[in-house]
Amino acid sequence: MSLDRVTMDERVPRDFETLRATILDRRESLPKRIAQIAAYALDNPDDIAFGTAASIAASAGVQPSTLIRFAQQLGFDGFTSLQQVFRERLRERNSSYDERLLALRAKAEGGAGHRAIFDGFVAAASTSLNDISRTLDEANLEEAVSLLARAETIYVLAKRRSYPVASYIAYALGKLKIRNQLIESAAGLNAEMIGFATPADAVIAISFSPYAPATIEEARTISEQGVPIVAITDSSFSPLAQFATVWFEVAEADFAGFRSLSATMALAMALTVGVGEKRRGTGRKRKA
Amino acid sequence: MSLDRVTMDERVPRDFETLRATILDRRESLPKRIAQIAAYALDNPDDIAFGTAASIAASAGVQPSTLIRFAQQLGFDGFTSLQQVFRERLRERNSSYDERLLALRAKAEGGAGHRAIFDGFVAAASTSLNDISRTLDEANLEEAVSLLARAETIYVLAKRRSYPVASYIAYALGKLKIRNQLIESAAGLNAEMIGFATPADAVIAISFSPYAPATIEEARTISEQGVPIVAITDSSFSPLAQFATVWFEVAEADFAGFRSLSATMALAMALTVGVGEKRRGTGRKRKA
DNA sequence: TATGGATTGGAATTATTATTTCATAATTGC
DNA sequence: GCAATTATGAAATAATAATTCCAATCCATA
Repeated sequence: MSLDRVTMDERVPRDFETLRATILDRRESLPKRIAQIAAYALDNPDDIAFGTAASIAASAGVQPSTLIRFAQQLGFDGFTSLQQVFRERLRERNSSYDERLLALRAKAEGGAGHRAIFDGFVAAASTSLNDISRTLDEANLEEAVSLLARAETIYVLAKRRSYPVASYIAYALGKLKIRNQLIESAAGLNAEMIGFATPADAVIAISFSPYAPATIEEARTISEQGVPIVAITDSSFSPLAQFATVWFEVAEADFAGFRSLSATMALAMALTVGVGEKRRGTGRKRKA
Repeated sequence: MSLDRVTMDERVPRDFETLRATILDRRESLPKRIAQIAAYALDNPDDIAFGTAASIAASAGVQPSTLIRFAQQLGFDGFTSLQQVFRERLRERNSSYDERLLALRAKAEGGAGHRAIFDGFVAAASTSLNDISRTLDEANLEEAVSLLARAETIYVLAKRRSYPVASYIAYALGKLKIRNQLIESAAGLNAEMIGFATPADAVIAISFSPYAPATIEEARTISEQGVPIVAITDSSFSPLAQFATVWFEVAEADFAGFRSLSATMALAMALTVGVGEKRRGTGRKRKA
């Protein structure tokens, strides 16, 4: 590796992107095992950031010494300094997202004018989406979709704050040609409508604290008829959770006393379209 | 720390939020130096995740042994296991906004199963929020809020896909005790309802391509009666934009053929609460 | 203000982990 | 196909870092 190498490219990558580019660039010319660890590093950056040389080497199927040679080949003086880059990446990543939200929140709280209010709602929505994306239970989702896909008619049940979500579900189900019935409170015919539901049907019920008594009552009635219920609610203490066959806990952030609906909406749409996919049997979804 | 302690509360916090709650909970009862490191930990979680016991202790101004005692007091068997929680947090809360979106999109496109669909909707919602946050015209917002705040009755006009937003606006206006009228298509009384509107009132109209003909027609009629209109729509070619006194262009991302509503919702809530604030004259908004 | 218990600081000890070394295997150039 | 070079594996070693221990200090209470 001669003097050239040492003098020429001692521009050690200091940030992850540069490092990534460097690795990709040299990929072809790397020895087998080194290439192996290089690929592993780009695929599992978090493991590099947190693991020990031994554990990483084992996961990647190489010897610890190879890992160190890899680092040295990139110009670092050892595994430890390579690792710093991977750690720095996590730090910055994190802070940039948080900072953004914090900035929005700060503007929302401190700022004057209506822009501040708007920022508050955007921040609440972002937070909610973030949370649900982290916490959503995949098995739950699969189960709910299966359950709903089997139903002859899907009843959609929600009042007050949750009603907009219900109406969007009904709209989407309609577009997908899936038979559904929105239980609105307006006409006062709810009891009759609910009476038609059988165990061959299914319900999507949505309610958040303070739970609309009508929703709870209707959910109870309908569950006593043996109709399976998919519930979207906000805690395991929710009365809805009791009647539900499958239920989702969705924590929506709020601003100015109004909670976001964005997480609930995303979940609702996933359920709806999921059912559509499942029914169609086939299923490749298109992208935006 | 006696047997009781060991046997009784060996529910060691496994995730960061629980840990945080536990610390906050016990804050009062912690000895001085332990409290010091506790505060430091919550303020600089990244340092805990990446630092060594010695470096963290130095930054926090305590001895390494104190750090270990802190961990033990929380039920961990040493600093290392405490640190795991802080590292796990970084892993889960991964990715900057952009990376995160990319990851979601990738999963949504490549991935199978319903989780992928869900991710697609979350990505669409996030993108939309991001976009509107960048592009929203503040002057427009102020003008719209003023216009609506002056209105005797606010009419809310939207069909189909936009209807959920309208219903949430109506709900929120109701909670804020602002007189409003939702123009639904159900009862077929729209023409009559619209007939009552005067120039002293105002309209929020929402419509996206393909524009529901009914919405357009009603907007036209109502604008001919001299009623000012705030429109939320998706392009300057929108027929709604023609009748509008103030209009917002909102570009919602879509997934699987269904557009997100999150940006529209955020704007709608900002308008609604903005009007509430303005009416109340005073105006400090509360935070979540 | 003396006494017991809890808390703290600092160094000694133990453990873990990175790095080096060296023998062996694979590869390359001639 | 052979020598020189480069790459690899495995274990020894050096380094670093966590943990423990004990003496000193603080604090509440009688």
